[in-house]
Amino acid sequence: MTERVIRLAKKQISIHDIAAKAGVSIATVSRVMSGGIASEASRRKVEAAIADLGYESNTISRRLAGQSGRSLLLMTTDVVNPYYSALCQGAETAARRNGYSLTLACRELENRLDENTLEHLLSLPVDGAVLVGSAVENGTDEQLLDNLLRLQQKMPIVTIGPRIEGLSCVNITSDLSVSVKKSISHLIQLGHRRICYIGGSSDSRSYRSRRESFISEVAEQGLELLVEDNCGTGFSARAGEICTARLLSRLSDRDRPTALVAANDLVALGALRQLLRMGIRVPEEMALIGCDNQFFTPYLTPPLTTVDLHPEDHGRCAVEELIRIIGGSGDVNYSQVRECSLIVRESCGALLGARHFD
Amino acid sequence: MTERVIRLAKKQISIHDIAAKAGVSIATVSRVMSGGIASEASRRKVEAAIADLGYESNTISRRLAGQSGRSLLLMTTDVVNPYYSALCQGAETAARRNGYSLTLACRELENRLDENTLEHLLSLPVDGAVLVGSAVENGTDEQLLDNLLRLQQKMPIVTIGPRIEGLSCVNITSDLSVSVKKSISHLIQLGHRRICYIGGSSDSRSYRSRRESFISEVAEQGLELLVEDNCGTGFSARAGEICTARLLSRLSDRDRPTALVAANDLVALGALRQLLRMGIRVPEEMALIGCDNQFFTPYLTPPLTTVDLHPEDHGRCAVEELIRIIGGSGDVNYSQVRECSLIVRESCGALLGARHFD
DNA sequence: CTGTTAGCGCCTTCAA
DNA sequence: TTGAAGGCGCTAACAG
Repeated sequence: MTERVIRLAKKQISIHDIAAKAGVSIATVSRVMSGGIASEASRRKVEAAIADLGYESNTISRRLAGQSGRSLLLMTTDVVNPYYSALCQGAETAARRNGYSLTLACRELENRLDENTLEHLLSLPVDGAVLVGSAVENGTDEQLLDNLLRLQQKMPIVTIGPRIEGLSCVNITSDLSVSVKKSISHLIQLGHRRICYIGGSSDSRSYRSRRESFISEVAEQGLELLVEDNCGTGFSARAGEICTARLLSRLSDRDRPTALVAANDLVALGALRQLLRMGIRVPEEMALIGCDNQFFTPYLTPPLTTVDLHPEDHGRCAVEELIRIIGGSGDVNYSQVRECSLIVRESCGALLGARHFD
Repeated sequence: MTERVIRLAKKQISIHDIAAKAGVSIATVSRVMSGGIASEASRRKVEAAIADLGYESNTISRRLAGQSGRSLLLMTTDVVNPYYSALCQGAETAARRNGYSLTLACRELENRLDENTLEHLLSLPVDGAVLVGSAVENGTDEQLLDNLLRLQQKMPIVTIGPRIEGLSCVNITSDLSVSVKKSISHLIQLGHRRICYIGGSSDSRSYRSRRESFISEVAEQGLELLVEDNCGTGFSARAGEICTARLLSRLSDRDRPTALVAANDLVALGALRQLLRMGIRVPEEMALIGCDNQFFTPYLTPPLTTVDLHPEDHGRCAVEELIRIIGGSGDVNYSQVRECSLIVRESCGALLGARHFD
């Protein structure tokens, strides 16, 4: 039995070891490591020793001495949602590429940033934080502001999502109104005039913003606003199912919309299932458009037309901005609006060509 | 313009502050914080001061002084894959509940644990690591062993997945042979005799183990082994598509299997799409069974029968074990086999009842 | 039971 | 250009 092999951990080599080996003081070692002033001679000796012993300065001590520990925090919601997991992937990759590590903090979807969580975050040994999901989505601007300002006192932050009034920080955002416009105009081109928005939760600021864009765009295009009361029941497939069932059950066949714009692909997935169950064919009798271009959308029947917000890109971008800010260079208060792309597949009937409804 | 609000960061309160306020030495403060010996009197004074100032000991210094920094590492692959993101979610929640934070390290799917990554991991200030995905899957036992042993010298580790020969550590695993048996016996009950395994990659040790189980179970049940050469082309939906197309194109209609067992739900998703494209109805003409019970499976047409490995549970479990080991109690070398459950839905024709093929 | 002191590994004035 | 020394916040061994 090879039990107890664990924890041999030969004492890690320190700055002293290489100072000794190079025949200089630790101060000199520290200097050459940080690219400070040093004579060519000692620099060479030190570098040789470093290479020899495979020395790497200790994160902990470096941080204790007031330096960067090269680690970032990603505060997110519900990593199981593919939007967030893609974002997370993008963030982790970007962090690693830049020599940073990424600590993950998730919150349950419903909760906003509460006192306990905040304490936890504040105690983490990180150089900065990227915030996305409920921490920047749920609640009003005022509610969010308080906590975020407090967090910001301790470290620089970058938010992903809608901008928060009164918070000056770098913000990565999608122009949700563009995503809505692209969706609606695609549907209009295909002849649809009766379009309904489904899913989402009014707890979410993104949702509210996207829904507002939807309403104003519908008006602008001279379309009838079909159901204006809140149809949102969440962002899950189950929500899409329920929401679709509810919507269609209270509308007569001739009042029924011919197209559904879903809050995200999960909602669209549920809607698709419910439509099938009700015997309503997609896209012949009902067009459906999602949002997020999640991995499963091309494989649905029919393949789902959707909008790609490029979440990996959001994650990458946020991390790069954060690292830039930590480095102390450039603007620390602006929004960067990222592009989104309409991905046309078959669920809106693009293959059927433009039709005339009613 | 409220620029430059950032970084006011009022100096954080230290053990000295509360020592002063309580009128004792820092040693005493340290003792009451760690539940050491102290008189009731000083304990009370110290606790009052702590509560008063909202003091919380500094992670960094604590760790530098040789204590636990209460942080864990999760080394995983491809968080976008719902299996891993669910696992990640479970791990993060468990860590947080126990007062630990979770640092995330992802690797690209193909790579095994290489020198660079290892260096990166070794330099992270964490108390232990959970390893899952390519770090413990890709490559032979010998290849993996070397790196893992090195990592283990620095911190305790828990692996999720197939056990690695020669590595003594705690291991969380699913009994893949059970998952295969459950799948096959379900199909047999429904009358299937011609069953084929699709997808996966022989780079993965889990895959190899699951496939071996498949082959031996097929033999045991006296079924014909349909295609025994490697049909694996990866774990993605695309792989499922390709693999299915390839399989069916080289088999005549009467040699065709009546049931497909997919390496995971993603592969099943792609297979489903390809079957539809080829005009083969599921489940009437072809049964299909997945693995992982991913969120989208109930919403497919038909809803996918699959096996739930309970990845959240794996993540939670691994973290709890790791924390236990860090605490220094109990066994440090054993495998914990977690249950898996067959989730019967419609893609194998359960609603159609048992049939007779051929 | 409590305080003093010496590190943990690194960075940074300050003299030399 | 370099080294000595102090400090970051905390723990633990050692006296008292």
